[in-house]
Amino acid sequence: MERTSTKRLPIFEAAVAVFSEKGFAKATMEEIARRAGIAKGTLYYNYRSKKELFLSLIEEGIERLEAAVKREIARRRDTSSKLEALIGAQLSFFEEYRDYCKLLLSEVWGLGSRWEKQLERLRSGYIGIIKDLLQRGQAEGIIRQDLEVNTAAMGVFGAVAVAALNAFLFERQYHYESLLQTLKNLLFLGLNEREG
Amino acid sequence: MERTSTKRLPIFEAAVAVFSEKGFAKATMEEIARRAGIAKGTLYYNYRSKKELFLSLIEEGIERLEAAVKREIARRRDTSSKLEALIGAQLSFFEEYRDYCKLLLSEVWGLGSRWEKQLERLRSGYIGIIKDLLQRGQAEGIIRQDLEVNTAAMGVFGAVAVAALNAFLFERQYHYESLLQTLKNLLFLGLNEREG
Amino acid sequence: MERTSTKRLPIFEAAVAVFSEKGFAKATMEEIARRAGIAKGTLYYNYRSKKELFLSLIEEGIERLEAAVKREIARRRDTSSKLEALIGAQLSFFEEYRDYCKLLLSEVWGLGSRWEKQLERLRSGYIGIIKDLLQRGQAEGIIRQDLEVNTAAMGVFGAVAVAALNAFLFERQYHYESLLQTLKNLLFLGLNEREG
Amino acid sequence: MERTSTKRLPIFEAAVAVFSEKGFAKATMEEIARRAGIAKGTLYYNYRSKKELFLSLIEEGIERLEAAVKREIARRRDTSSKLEALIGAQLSFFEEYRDYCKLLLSEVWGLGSRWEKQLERLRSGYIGIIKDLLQRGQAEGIIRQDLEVNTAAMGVFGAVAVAALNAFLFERQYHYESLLQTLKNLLFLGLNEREG
DNA sequence: GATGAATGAGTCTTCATTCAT
DNA sequence: GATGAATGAAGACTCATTCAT
Repeated sequence: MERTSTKRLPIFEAAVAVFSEKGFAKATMEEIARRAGIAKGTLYYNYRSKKELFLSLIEEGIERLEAAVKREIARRRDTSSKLEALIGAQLSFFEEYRDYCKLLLSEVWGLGSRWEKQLERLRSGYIGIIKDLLQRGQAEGIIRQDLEVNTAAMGVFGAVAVAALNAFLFERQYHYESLLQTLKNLLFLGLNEREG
Repeated sequence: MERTSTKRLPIFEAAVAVFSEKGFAKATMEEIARRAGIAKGTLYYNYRSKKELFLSLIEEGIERLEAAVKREIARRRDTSSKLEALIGAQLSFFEEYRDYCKLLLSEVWGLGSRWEKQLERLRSGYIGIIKDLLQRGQAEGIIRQDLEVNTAAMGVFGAVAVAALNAFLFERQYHYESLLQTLKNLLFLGLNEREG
Repeated sequence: MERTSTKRLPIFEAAVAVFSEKGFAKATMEEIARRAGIAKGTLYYNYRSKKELFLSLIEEGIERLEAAVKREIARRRDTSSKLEALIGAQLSFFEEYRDYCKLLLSEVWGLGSRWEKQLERLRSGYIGIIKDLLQRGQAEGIIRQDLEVNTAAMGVFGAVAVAALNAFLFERQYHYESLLQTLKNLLFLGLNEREG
Repeated sequence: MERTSTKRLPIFEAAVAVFSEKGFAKATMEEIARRAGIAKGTLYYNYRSKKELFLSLIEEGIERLEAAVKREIARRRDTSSKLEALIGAQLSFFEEYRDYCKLLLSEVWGLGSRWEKQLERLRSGYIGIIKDLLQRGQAEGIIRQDLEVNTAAMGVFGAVAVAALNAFLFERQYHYESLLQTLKNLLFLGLNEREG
């Protein structure tokens, strides 16, 4: 039940910025309001509480990630290309929304029990897409049969997420193409050099 | 300069439990003291502040992880076995200290700028070990040359960490062997079924 | 200067309901507006402030009580019947407007200094009627001379009010006739069994 | 489970003063602390919340009233004297603790549903004492049989309470003896002049 | 060494009131 | 006349930290 739409966008952006800089607990409604250029009361006019504001951010972000990835996948025919596109889409999403993604990993991923609903949303949403592709790939014989898909899906997500955040947040400079290529090589071909 | 008190072990355990359940900001010194069976003042007698207590936990944890992994690595001769052992050691460490590892990912990893020193410690410490092994492997020709080692090291760490936490924290039951095998297969051999 | 709006009646009823459920301080203009089926701004179009709305309620209520009692009194000839009628009228008013009367006792009576004007209104209004009747009765020799009229008038009001509210608000079921009879017996004849 | 006793007395007195001046909702913890000469945090160290502080006040007050009245009653032999003593004791309690009694009537009596437990405490406690005496009196034939005891007990309480508060809080000067005598005459003998 | 009562700065949240439409 | 989005002052409550015993 969205209220005014005029105010919600600036609030959204300010909130993502503050939450990702300070973390959920250290972020203050005061600062979010100030950065959004509105009064504190207006924040509460639009969102019932700090928690609701936070959760709506997470929800919205997960939806955007899903949408972005689905769009890219839909463009490819074969499962292999789809998986490749998925990795590319996740990486590019993490690059564009690095602040939001930091939030995603630190608050939602790290904690868990307190945000069960949102976690489940992520798992059945984005992780579910990876899992489906892996299963289809196994059926088609192009993905190794000896992979348990849940674990493998989490592994793929984790590898991209951690490598991406490390590069985008903590490296002064990074080479996007090299990052993407290394992740694809690692995940599709593995660490091992193929012998002869 | 550690104080010599015999109180530090129970404090350590209580602190890990509370911090990982509540997160840094929501954890209270009151509760840590209560769970450790001591008075709040005693906490401050042993640690200057909440932050110092927290950081000493993280420090200690990273050291344990490094030590555990190094021990396993030292037992193997060839680089390949060492890498395999490293993944096993990380997984087993995450299983044993799941609470601590949740902390590690949510507070230290997710945030960053605020704990730079600790992050750097993790990166140059544990991630550094992975990186060194990968480099040695490339020199020996058993690791793919087309992998940028920093990215690959982060990818390996992230894949294991995320898959492990998901299994240990959120799955009612998990099959440790299958988890380990899938991660090894994924990381060493890649997703692709080898043709021919 | 009452505004002419047709909105004032629904507002009145909603306001009495909300104020008596929550008390003055916990009642919100928001809820009063919602229950009256109007917008918050409209409330302020009709009443300058929360306090004014509240006071106009109290004023109105005291006037209704006075009017009801005066009407009943006017019907009787002798002072004794008038006093009897007064008690009956107060009891029946408290039964019909129990919410309003709860308000009256809790906010106006209990506090005092803050609403001096309204209190004075009540005292010189309704209590004044009782006092006048008692004085007339004393002059006529049908009311005990050893009663100080101010105190007695307050005592009569208090006995009826407290017994009435207790019955109407907190007893699941009550017997109106028995209530009335007991109050009349208590107040006119006293507790003591007459000897001889 | 009382905490420190050193701090609780000044808090008690400051709280009664502030609550009775402002009412529950308008009273602030800040002001109570200031008047008690302690920091706000200390208030919360001794009482979990504003509500708990308030309720403990009410509880304590009801107990004191009960104790005072029981003490006086115990000194008399016959039921009639006991009832007389009860009225005297209530009046003198209301004179001494006028602030507290204002609180009692405005917050607890007036509201009700929100403080059910405390109300019940009062009803079964103090009102119960009156009721018991009336019943015993009826059995002994010295109290009118045509009085329903619940109603009569409430009436007695209400008459004394309302007359007392009016005198002690709002009259510049009052004559205690006259007040007491009028109430006793009113309640024991009734309004009616005895004919013949 | 150990304790826990006391502190007060810092936050979330509520709500009467205003005003542009 | 009517609306409801926006405001900001005010207040309950938390908790890291201190210090006298």
